[in-house]
Amino acid sequence: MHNKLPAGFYRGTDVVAIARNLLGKQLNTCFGDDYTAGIIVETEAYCGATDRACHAFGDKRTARTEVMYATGGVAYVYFVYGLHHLFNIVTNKEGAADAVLIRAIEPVAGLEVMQARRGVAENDKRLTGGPARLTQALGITVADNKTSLTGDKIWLSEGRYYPGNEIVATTRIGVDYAGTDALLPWRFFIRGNNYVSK
DNA sequence: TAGGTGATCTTG
DNA sequence: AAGATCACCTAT
Repeated sequence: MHNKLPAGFYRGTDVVAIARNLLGKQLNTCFGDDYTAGIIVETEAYCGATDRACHAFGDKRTARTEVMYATGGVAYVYFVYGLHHLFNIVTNKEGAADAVLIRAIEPVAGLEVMQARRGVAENDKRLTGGPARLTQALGITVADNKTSLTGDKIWLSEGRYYPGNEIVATTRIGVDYAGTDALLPWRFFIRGNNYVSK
């Protein structure tokens, strides 16, 4: 597609700012003949070195977290709860384990493909609202871990502009184990958007 | 609100 | 090496 975001977009050093800036961008995938896309409407920032909620907290290096240390602009996809694949965008320079979890998109292309993958109706918010739902709708799995976001399988493009007063910042979801870091306002979403989780 | 499911990491 | 944990979803 046109307007593909350049590698530099992902290399900024402020993952919280990038998480906010990702709202309104279009997330695209193309696997085989199946093209699907949606506008990002909910994100969460995870900041490796200092963030107790981050898988790479304290610069923890394991097989799973290794990709978070890569130069920004690749996918971090992991498997949780025995059935869900979650998609993150790695940011910052090599050695800084920052990433942004994509929590919801509003579908804009390939709706019939998404519907077939998800098994729910096109106009149902459950099609792409939720971090595990959007990965399934887009066909992303752990096989796409480490995939470059400037390639031709998964990429971002300019999508829609949202003014600042439509952007809401709150605490992140499902990170109660992180102590006081669970209170950080690092979740961002579009006010009133139907696909944002409650 | 409870249970499912399996990779990852271990006095969380 | 077994068991707790887990950035969630679906169905009662």
